Amino acid sequence: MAKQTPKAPEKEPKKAPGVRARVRAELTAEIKAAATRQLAVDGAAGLSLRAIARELEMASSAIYRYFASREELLTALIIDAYTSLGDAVEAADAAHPREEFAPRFVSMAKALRSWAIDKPNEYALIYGSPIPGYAAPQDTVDSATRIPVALLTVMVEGRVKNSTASRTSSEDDSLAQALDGLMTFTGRTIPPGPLAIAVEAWAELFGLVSLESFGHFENAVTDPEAFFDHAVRTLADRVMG
Amino acid sequence: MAKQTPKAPEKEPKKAPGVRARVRAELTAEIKAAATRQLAVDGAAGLSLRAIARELEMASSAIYRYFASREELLTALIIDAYTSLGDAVEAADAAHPREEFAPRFVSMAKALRSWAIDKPNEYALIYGSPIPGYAAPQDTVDSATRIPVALLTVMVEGRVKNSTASRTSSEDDSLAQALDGLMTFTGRTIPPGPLAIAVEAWAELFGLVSLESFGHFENAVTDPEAFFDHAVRTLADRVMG
DNA sequence: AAACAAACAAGAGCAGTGCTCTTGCTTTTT
DNA sequence: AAAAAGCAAGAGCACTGCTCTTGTTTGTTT
Repeated sequence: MAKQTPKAPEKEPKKAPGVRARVRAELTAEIKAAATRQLAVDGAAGLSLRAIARELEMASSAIYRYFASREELLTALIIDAYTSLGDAVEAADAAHPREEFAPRFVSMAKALRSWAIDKPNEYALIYGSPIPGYAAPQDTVDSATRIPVALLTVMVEGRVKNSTASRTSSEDDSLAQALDGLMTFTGRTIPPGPLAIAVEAWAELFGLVSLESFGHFENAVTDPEAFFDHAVRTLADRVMG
Repeated sequence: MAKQTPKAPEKEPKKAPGVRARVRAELTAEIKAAATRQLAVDGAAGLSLRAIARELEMASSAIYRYFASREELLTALIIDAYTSLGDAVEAADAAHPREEFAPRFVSMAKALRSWAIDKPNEYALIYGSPIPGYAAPQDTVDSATRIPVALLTVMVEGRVKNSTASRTSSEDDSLAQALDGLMTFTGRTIPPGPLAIAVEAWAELFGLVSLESFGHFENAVTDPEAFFDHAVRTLADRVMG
């Protein structure tokens, strides 16, 4: 009669990397894989634990030993998506010499768009409507950070390198305040002017990709890729030219 | 035994504006109002026909006489949202003399942001993740068009007015092709250069609002309103200055 | 080797969902 | 007055996330 308290399953058995832990990890991965497959078809809203259980030929209740709730599964998928996108963007960055800032930025931007167009539902999962009542765990926030940080870093460094010494204006103070959270991100202090320009560019990049991916270019921007390439080049010129 | 075929309810009884049609319209409005109320709390995913029926103290099956499906109700809410936002933006536009393009644009942009921050779930409904499997009816597309058209119009007109005669470059041809769908929007032909700049600005505007509304400025942009105001001014300068 | 505890899979069941069909009643039109 | 159309409600289907209980398997500890 002892109440069994399944509760939230432990992530790590601490010590033993025994057989059991291995098959557990494998099944966890299989569940995530099936979920990702389903996500690509039906989107986040259509993600059904029971459907996953059916596909894996197990009882729906058994899934709860691996993910405490649907929400926790979604969190895992969100982190995976951020990681996948972050890897893609950083790989695109690494393909260019460090000091060629503009090509690095253009390459990263294109990688971002390609990923988004390739996996629209995963893109919507991380950059679309927030799920109401879903408080993003710190894990997701951490993995989210990579992408804007990588982009902003290139832009800011590219700008301060290529620009004449920036004189600080009176407006810079209020800007520095408004962007306070970002200032301390990379450790050292960033001049507010270039930071603001970089954030604006990040917003435009995000806007271009989201507008296209979410269907708002339909019947309007006939050739989204061509326009995107043009816009990104313009962007690079403006920020770092 | 005659099969009753409730099917999709007719929108208009064609002739009689009788008593029945009036109470029908009223109930339809009440359902939409309850839905909007629920939308503001739980978002689109949490919209439940049964909950609406409970709130209105009617049988859930009765709702199907007013909306053939949950999807149709959502469509009505989407159109309402576009209309509400469109009205807000156009009102902000109308508050300035026609020839003052930059102030008009800034005013519209701020109205857009205010509306989005005020009604995050309605904003997410129209500008967030598309609902998978939901083919947007033409009605929604039509009401969606207003907003970008209004913004692009101001920007393009403001630019061609304030700029020296634009010489057409070789790149303009490919741009014109990429933006073909937009060219024919306002009737007369638009120079591709300014059009591209305007679309880029629209993307940045959309990006700024969405990033903030969807929570991506958390712990980064400390004062989103101040930053937005700065960015919009910069934007206006760049496009029409 | 035996005993114990933890991990696990499965089934039944609850409360909720969108949606359909059928049954009766009311209102409008003929 | 009769026929037709509009309407509300109830029962029911198939689905969902999630919980609890039962019985089994596995890994560790005495």
